[in-house]
Amino acid sequence: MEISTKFTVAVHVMTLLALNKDKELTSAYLAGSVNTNPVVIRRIMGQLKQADLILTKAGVAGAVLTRSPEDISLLAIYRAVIQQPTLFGMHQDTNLTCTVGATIQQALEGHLLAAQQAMEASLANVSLADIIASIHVLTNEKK
Amino acid sequence: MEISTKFTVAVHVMTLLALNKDKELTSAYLAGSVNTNPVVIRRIMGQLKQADLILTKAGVAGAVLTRSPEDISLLAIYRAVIQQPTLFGMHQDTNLTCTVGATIQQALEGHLLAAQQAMEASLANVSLADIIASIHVLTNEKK
DNA sequence: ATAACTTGTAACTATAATGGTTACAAGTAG
DNA sequence: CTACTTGTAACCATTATAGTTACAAGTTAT
Repeated sequence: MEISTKFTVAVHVMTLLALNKDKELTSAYLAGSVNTNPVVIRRIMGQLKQADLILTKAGVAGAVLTRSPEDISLLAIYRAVIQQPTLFGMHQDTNLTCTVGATIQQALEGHLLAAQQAMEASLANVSLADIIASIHVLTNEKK
Repeated sequence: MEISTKFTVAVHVMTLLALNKDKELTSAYLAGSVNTNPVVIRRIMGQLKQADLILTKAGVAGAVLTRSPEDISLLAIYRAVIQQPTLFGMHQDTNLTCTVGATIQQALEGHLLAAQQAMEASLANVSLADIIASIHVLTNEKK
């Protein structure tokens, strides 16, 4: 199963906040851009707030980023909304009387962690500012 | 959601096949080591066979690897059983009248692909032989 | 104080995915 | 023929995902 779209929706939301930092965007407005229900946006924003990536205020529109886009990595956003320590599921309760059954998890875990970290390092290397730059390029392309 | 345990179970199975290449292991035996139902093993083995990683014969126990463990990467096993072209789910049907809505997928896709490929490259760098070596180390450790 | 708007959260819903089980057809070997 | 094996379909319970509805609490303007 693919990693939840929550992640890309969160990037979408944060991009909008960054590009409209002089405006107070409502969750309804953000939901309109994403084409989803405002509650979905609010949930995600709750997570982003929990992770100190944005500031929000009950009853008041206009969430703001806590940092500049250059200082917000895709990894930080991923961590905020996916909240899953490990990428690979590992089967459990193997037969310990079998040599492989007794050791397979340990034999695998370091390698799986390395693969996960490679993915995470790649995400850490991309900032929200990079996404915004891409959007500017794409927007000019479309004209 | 974590990547399905099918992947680690598949590695488990192939490890057993490699370590017992002089024996005809049944799916029941493999299931015993994994501690699951033989049908689960058979399904996975169907996929491994489809991907030319093992050879099986209807009615006859004793699946064999098609290549030596050094020539079988974790990535090949992952591809055989997970069968999912993209790692990250991307929200669709965004609002095209919004600049961000119109461009976010394209702005993100290259970066997400890079993260996926980083993970895959890491898996490609680990062979079944590496897992077997780890198991030998761990087995000697346990004595 | 009130109305309109906003955020935040719970509960519900439909669907898909996961990981298991049961059943059995088809194939194999003795 | 019998016992065993693989291969596959169908079923099941649970969990996850992504949406909806409802509404309490907070804010702002009048």
